[in-house]
Amino acid sequence: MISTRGRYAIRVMIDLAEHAGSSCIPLKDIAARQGISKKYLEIIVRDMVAGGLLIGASGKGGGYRLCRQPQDYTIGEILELMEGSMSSVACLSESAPECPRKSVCQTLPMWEEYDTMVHDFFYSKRLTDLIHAPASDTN
Amino acid sequence: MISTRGRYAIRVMIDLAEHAGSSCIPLKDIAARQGISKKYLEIIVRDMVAGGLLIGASGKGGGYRLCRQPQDYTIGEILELMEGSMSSVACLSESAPECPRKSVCQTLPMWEEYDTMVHDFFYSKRLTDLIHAPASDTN
DNA sequence: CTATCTACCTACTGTGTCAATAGGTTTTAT
DNA sequence: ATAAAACCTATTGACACAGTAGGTAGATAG
Repeated sequence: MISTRGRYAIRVMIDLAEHAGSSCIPLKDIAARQGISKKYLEIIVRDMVAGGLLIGASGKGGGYRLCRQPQDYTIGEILELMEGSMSSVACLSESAPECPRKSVCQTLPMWEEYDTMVHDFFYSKRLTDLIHAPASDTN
Repeated sequence: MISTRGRYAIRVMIDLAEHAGSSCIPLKDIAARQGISKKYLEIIVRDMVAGGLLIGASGKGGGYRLCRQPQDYTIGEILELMEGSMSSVACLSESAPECPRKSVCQTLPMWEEYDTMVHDFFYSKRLTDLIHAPASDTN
């Protein structure tokens, strides 16, 4: 199950992409638009800055902005950053010790196949794929 | 992430399919072969009986056996029974209250697409697909 | 230069799930 | 009767999730 961390992160990215004016957008605005607790978003957004998805600017007039073009973000990298490993099973997680049953396990191939499918799905989806209305800037 | 409940359940099913003799197989044997705590397996197997995957027989000479042919089980139904809902996000879980943002949510279509993909993957996989060596019964 | 607005940081909490463990009761074949 | 098996209830420790609370530091507008 994908937690609020990953889901909220994606919504923050969409919000930033849609309201990408010249300057930064304060978290307060994003929280209000998305209906998410600003305090909780702080934690999430901090990790997004640390992970290189966003840039934060302190001080009056500060806020957050994307550091790349929206089409240059994949959903996979956002989720992987926020959810940690995206492995379906513990045995395939990088941090896991080598499973002693690896060579005889009859289920491992399925989990590997599954992981590949999930990885390909999310890494082939781009942030721009989720944005339907490109704001009302053109009106 | 798929928990031990689901993974162990699948391994129990495989074990039963491979050692499908005329009679029941005691949990003790399965636990020993699979290297899993028998006590923990008891909990898992009980749910599998309640869910209609297995039949249990008490008393001496008792144990567990499949109640269908191995090819008539899908991995999807095993996982869905053991893991509860297989929804990727809370908003798509049957037990969740209707999300007020449903009609405007820009991420929901992706989660639905993802759920469909995962569902199709596991429901198209059968128990027999995981069994390589059909035991050494033929030798 | 000061007030204000912002990000940034540490800590805490309640709830729930996961992965077992422990010990007992009932059922059944021999 | 006895042994072996399923079946049942309860408990535990560790951890993650989803927040909440309060404070510090930095930048800008006036």
